Amino acid sequence: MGRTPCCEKNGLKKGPWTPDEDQKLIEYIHKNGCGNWRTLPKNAGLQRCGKSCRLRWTNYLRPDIKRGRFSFEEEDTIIQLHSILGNKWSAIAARLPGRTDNEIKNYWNTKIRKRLMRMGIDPVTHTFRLDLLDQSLIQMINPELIIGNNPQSQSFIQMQTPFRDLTIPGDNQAHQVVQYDDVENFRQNLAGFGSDVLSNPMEDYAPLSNYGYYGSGPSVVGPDPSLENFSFQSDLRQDPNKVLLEPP
DNA sequence: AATCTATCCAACCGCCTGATG
DNA sequence: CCATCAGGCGGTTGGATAGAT
Repeated sequence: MGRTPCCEKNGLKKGPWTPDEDQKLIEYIHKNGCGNWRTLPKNAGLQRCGKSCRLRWTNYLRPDIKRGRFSFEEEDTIIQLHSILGNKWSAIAARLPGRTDNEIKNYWNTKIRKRLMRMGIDPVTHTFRLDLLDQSLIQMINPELIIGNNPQSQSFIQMQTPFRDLTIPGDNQAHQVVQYDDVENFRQNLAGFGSDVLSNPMEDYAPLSNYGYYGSGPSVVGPDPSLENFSFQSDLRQDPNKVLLEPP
């Protein structure tokens, strides 16, 4: 019935890998290939379970792994793919040569996700949400929209423009809206918002591309943050009590 | 200099799916 | 068909490090 039992849990080492263990694993795989992860640790002389070996190899030791900071293009791809695939990290990793699902997942959770939320973009649905947007920005734009001041502001507000529509490289709309031809003007428009994100919008990407802070969402992208290019899912613009994100 | 807090990321855990006997 | 397993995946943890107080 079934297969023979998996490697016994007792006596197997856990925790960080030592250079010696890494070397044993690399040498074994170079000689014999990955093959059967269950039998690999024993054959390679490692006191680890196969799962741990597989993880160490696929996430760290594999020779084709790319190291270092994610490029703008890679981050762009991650955000686009995530808006389509959701948390399918392996599927996203399959489209980013040299990057592992674990690495992408970590990067998303520690960097991209937080940044999107500060900018008022729901990292799950990739739509704009006023209740997530940095409150200091709203204060400068329209204090009536501060969460708690206006009952309507507490409701979930979405813009019709999907986030990914702003971030497709080569797309006319993306360039029209996002590319900053007049950086100084853009900076001046955003100056004084009091948010680390908004007062330094290009810091992260300026060396890497000619994009502005493409991830900043409809309210702050491009030299002109007037939102004239955007439509709303609801009739926000027709109701004076719901005027949303007028330029300062 | 010491302590606290935030951030990063390698590694583990538990679950799911398809393969195997 | 069923029980069991290996492999794979996403969520989470916790140690290391950096930065702030």
